[in-house]
Amino acid sequence: MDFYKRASIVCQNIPYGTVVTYGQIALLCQKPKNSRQVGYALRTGKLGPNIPAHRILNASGILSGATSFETYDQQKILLESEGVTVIRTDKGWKTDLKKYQWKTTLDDALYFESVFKQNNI
DNA sequence: CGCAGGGCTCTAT
DNA sequence: GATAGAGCCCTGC
Repeated sequence: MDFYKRASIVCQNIPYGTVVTYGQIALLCQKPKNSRQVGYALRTGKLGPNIPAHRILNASGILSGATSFETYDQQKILLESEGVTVIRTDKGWKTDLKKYQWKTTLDDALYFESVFKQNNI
């Protein structure tokens, strides 16, 4: 199986106006322990182009990857353009996970699982 | 082959 | 919350 391809598919299915955590991505790829690898993959572009990386945050709702965007506030701007409120904290940009986190269900997990199986990844 | 480090998380205190 | 410690997994040197 190819973790990067899986992560890529999952990322491209993140609904408009929602955010997810690295851990969720890893979970949907059937690799709960790979949260850190997700961040790595995003930073190095291993997931390919057209990845809405701005919708991916750490477990605290903080835009930990903001520094990897063109400008420090690029990620914030993209999120706000989708209707996600981003606030400034001493830790960095932050969103309200309670409101905007993509709530994945078992059905979602099963759906991705079948897609992975179909594409043999 | 070892080692450090990276957009992380979870549990415990 | 804040802090600390321990996993986990890849890549690059």
